[in-house]
Amino acid sequence: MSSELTDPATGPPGAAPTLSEVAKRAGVSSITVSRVVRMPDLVAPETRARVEQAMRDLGYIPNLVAGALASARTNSVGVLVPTIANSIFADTVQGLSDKLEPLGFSVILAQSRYDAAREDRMLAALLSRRPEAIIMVGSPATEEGSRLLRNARVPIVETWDLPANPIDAVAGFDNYKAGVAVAKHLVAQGRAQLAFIGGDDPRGTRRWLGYRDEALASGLAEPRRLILDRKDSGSVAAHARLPGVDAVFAANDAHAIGFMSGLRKAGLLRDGPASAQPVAVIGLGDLEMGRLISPTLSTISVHGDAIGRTAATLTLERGGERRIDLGFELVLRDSG
Amino acid sequence: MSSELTDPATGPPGAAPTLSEVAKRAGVSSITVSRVVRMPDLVAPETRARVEQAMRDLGYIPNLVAGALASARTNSVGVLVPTIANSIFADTVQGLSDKLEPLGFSVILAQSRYDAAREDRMLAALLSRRPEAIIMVGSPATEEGSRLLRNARVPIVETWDLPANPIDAVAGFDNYKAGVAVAKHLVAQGRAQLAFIGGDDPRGTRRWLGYRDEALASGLAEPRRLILDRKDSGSVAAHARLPGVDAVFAANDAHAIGFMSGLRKAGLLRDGPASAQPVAVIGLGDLEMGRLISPTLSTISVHGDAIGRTAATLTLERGGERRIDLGFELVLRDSG
DNA sequence: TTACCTCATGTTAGCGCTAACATGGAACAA
DNA sequence: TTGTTCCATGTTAGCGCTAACATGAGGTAA
Repeated sequence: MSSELTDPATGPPGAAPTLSEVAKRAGVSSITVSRVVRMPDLVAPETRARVEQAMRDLGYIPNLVAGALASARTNSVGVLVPTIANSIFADTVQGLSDKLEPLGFSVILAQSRYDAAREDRMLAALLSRRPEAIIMVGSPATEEGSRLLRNARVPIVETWDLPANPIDAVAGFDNYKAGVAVAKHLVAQGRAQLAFIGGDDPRGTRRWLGYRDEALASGLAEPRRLILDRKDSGSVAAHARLPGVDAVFAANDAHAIGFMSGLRKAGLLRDGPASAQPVAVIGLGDLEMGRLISPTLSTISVHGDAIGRTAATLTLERGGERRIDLGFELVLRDSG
Repeated sequence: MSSELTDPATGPPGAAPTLSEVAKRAGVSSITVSRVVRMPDLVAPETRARVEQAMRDLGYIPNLVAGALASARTNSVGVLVPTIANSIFADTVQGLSDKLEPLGFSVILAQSRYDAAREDRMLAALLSRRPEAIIMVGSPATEEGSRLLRNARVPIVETWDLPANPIDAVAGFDNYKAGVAVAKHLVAQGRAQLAFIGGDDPRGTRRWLGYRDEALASGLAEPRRLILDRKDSGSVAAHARLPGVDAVFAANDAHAIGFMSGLRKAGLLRDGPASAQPVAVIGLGDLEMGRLISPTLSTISVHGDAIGRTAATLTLERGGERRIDLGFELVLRDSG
């Protein structure tokens, strides 16, 4: 019965079987096979069984490339992140794909590596696959990128930020306010010499601006800002490079933990509570690691997973609120 | 000149422009436009300029779905990982996409979430998009999954392991040997009561087996094995649950660091060297975090990034060695 | 000159599938 | 009976592009 030339058990002899080969074998027309795959309820049980048997015999796998062209629906979404080897965005990708995969959508993943030209290339590459939506971290870095997306005729969701004039939809939080919240907390704690360490990407810069503005508004001197290279861990930002500083806001938890390891070497880290720390350290991201180290890391908690899920929802539902602030939370532990 | 109905600056009026619309505007045939996009050298400079102008005017973006159907080349690879929110696999995805994206390949990402049924569904979903290769972490969990891949007529690369009979190609390391290496080291250090913490996925289990076999071969009692749920961090594996144990191999660094935080609370962690630790802890993965905490984490270093890049190479080159052992390295620091 | 090549461009057919519109029979109401 | 409706299935055309094979103009060699 299934011991023909194309018996899957013996391996495939020629090209992949097509819909019409299945149809021929089942003695029906192609469209009936197509219906068995996509709307089985429309096909009589006996016919359906015959078709399903034929599909099994031939090892038929529908060709979604052809299906997409014919139906103008690719059932895919393009996802653009700066980098995936960074648990903070990986959570978002996981969240959105957990939401989209069960609905039959595939995720086409691209990385910009914080490079504007590569971002534009990746956006064009994604769009040429005609995804039904684009979800990206941040906003396009160039005018060209914005133009591409604005003309793309599909939902565009920007994440991890809250731009004033989004292209279409947003799921994120206010990075500026996060900086303000950290500065407020440090000031209330009596810290006076603030510093900021992190990258100079748009979101990191917004955190810095909120942090600086709030420090200045509180009558403190302008905080120092140490811009770290993407490849550096926070550990290169030794306290030695920030003389006199008694509080540090790191743009992400990895930098914060790296900086703490520097403090430890310098004898400036206590196992006691925040009030006992010569130098307060606040991170951003709330990695699990921050809860495991000693002293535990105080941080701005952001739900990367929720950002991903919300972004997925925004691609699926065209109505309703298109600008969703998922907020953040200042989680105080022992580091500051 | 570009102020027509379809001027991109004013937003798109109708459907996305097609090749033949560009052709009409440039006064050439579609195939010439196709050549300008794919083999510009074959087109005379003046014609090319005219076509490029028409493409710009219309905001043309090639439709790779149609192109893929016509040419039977999708320029995409399917990537299946258990989960992406795990820096260890994220490195691999980053590595392979860094290699593939510049060549015009897109990455279609799917997650199995360590679920065999979901894995099979994801494999079928990936294959229905006709990728030119599949790269996956581990091997298919079911016979059905193997069958799908074996019939897929494209390169299949299994990673993070070294199966004896791979479907096609492998880029990974020997998880059993990693377990052996850790046990050997702990025995040499004079440890006698060994334990293992981690998941019971295939690769974790292979690490366990090597670890156990080596411990037994050295005359030690069978190590204890604590199977952790995927959602738990290593911190739930308190030392209290492993009475008398003086050495622990954690299946990954996150578990190791979590376990260390438990040890700290129990007063069983020293800031001194390995020899001073009441309980030795060895991780696997070599997260940067392990270098930053105190005591620094001893670990089996695995190059997830290199695995990804090698896997990418294996999908591109059909000849040559198809089973590449990237090895691992026991990196000794202060935890054990 | 004729034959032959090269180059730039075009024509034709079809990739594998689905939308939209038939078709023909059974079931049922009036 | 004669519609009318529903159901299962089929026919036709075409999605946007590319492979493969023309075509014709110009050059070049003998």
